[in-house]
Amino acid sequence: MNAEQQKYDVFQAIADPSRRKVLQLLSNKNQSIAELASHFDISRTAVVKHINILAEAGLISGKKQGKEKIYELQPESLKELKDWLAYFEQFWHNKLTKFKYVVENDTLNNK
Amino acid sequence: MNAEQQKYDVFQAIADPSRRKVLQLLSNKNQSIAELASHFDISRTAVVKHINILAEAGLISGKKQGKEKIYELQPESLKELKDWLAYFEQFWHNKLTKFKYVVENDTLNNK
DNA sequence: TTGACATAACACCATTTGGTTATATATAAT
DNA sequence: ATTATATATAACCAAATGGTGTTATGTCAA
Repeated sequence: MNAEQQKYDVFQAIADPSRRKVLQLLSNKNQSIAELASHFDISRTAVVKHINILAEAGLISGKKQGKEKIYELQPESLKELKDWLAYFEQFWHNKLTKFKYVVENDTLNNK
Repeated sequence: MNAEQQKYDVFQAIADPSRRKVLQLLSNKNQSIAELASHFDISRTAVVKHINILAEAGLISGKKQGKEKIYELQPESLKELKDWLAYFEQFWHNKLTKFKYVVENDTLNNK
């Protein structure tokens, strides 16, 4: 029962521009490693490493089809990010509200 | 006119757990470097590095007050992340919809 | 002015990261 | 069976990252 230490989480996975590009490409259509790699200037091996990191974070999944391995976006794993963001959006909106208040009451402050 | 190459963007800034913790602490209240650092096991110097990265990404800002430097959350900078996420949520919901469709039409498939 | 305190600036280090090339394995097609 | 294609795996490397400790610098208080 290997404890399966997940080395990469969603936050780390999306930190790299190449990995975000992979997600974007897969959002357009499911595709093989070769097809994905064709959109990058870096080596196929390098792209595969990014793919593995994304898969480890649960953001994509791949299944072998003949000699190809077709990858698919798994966007549900972004929920963790969404929840994290939602917490901070609360403060974001509060701040905007406060700003709005200050502006609307500007003349009152010029006593 | 130094081109001010921004080394850290929002995606990278939030990738590190310590930095997310700094954001969380600042969401609670504005505070000095010393106070922030008191919540970590790592050295003050290390915390300062994280703070600088967050500031560079525009997620926080600090102003000198006497001998202290008080930092404040700048949540508007999370908009970039929010927009990025919104794009993928579209696929997320589509997928859930598709799944719902399959379930609801399950008996039809058992021909 | 001396001491205490908060932050800033350095120099240094181990590990991780993002990349490379080379080699092996599995599947398809001739 | 042979060859071409797609992916997998391994060994390697430079640079970035996250951490350390030490040494300035600025500010408040006695």
